[in-house]
Amino acid sequence: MGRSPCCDKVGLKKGPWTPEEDQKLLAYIEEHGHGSWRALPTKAGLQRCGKSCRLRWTNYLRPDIKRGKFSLQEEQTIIQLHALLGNRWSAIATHLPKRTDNEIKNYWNTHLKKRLAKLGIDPLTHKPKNDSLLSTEGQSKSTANLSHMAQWESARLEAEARLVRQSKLRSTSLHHQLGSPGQELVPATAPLSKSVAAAPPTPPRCLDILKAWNGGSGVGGWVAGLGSDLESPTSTVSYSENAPPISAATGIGESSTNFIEFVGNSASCDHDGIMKEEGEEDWKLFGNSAPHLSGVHEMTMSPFESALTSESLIRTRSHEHVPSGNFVEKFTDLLLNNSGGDRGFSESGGDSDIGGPSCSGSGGSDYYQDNKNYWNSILNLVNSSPSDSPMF
DNA sequence: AACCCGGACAACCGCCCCGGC
DNA sequence: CGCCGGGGCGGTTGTCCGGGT
Repeated sequence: MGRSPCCDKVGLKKGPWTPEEDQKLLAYIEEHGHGSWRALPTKAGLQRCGKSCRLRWTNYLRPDIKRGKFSLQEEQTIIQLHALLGNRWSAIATHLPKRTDNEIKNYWNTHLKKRLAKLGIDPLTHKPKNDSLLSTEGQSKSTANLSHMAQWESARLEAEARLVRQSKLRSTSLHHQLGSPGQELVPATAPLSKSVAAAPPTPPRCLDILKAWNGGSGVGGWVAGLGSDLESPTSTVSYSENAPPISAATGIGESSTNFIEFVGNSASCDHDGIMKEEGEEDWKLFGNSAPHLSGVHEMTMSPFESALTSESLIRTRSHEHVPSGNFVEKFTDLLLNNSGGDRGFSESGGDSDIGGPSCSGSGGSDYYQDNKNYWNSILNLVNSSPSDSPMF
């Protein structure tokens, strides 16, 4: 607002990049590193704004970019992470090696979002769109669950963002130490691809939370053990960056007797699908007594589970089978296998992949097992990629 | 063959955050 | 402590291209 543009736009070229421009940019960066993006166009002899150069580089020219179709695994990862993270494309990209946030965003908008919509799932909330069917008590709880979950994830993301930034800084300082003096650290003799693609950042430490949760008895055990001495994964709005993982990212280390529950209007999550992060006034402290168990229990329900549970309720009412087993796998499988068809959740056919014989839907042990599966899935996801994720 | 339409994706824009001064 | 610049992020737009009529 009132801010000067990133560069003098007069006389600068816009629109698609020509191969010659790409070559100039590549050659310059390979030789000198990008340094100050603002100064780069002049030095490189490009009639472009520095920002345009940066985008061209990060989204297209960077050597460590995988282009082409997304694999099923990648699609599944995107769907799962989007359920958790929302439109935080950079965070999602962190877990997808060699994919850029822009590419993921485009792919989501053009492919996956539509696929979800076809299934009758709101791409924003990953919930069934037909909320009129969700009027049971269980569903209102599910809606509340999303708020809990969303809020926690929001806080977690903040931590992750910070950690990623720290990783970048560390990486940059490392470059400064190892690289040539001057701005960008990339020795002229070293292929830039290596310099950029290498320096794998340390995985966001916030991921340790999941590991910690999953530790030993897994999430199911964690949930079941909440009444004892285990710490709550409850969201919080403030946390220290330097404290040990769990307490650092969740701010609950020493105060497991306290419980912060998101009690804000569900609109903060349900209406726009993106959780608000500024709702401190929506938080409330509770003592660590029995009611929390239900709160935590709710919190551990993932959007996927929520969506599927919704479906399970629908199916239960219609005396059809309900989902069980690994929610995420089956749900994403359903999505991924559904790219061409119109099988929606409202479809009455009972041959959906997500059906299963053990279907207890709301059954206690199954529920915990589902929780465990869900978090294991996410954990596997985050464990599998960030170490070699590109950091821009 | 020409036109239209929709999908896919590259690129741009505006806002925001953070670090340096 | 406030200002400013650099850079990142997410949303949106523009352009190209292929299929259908």
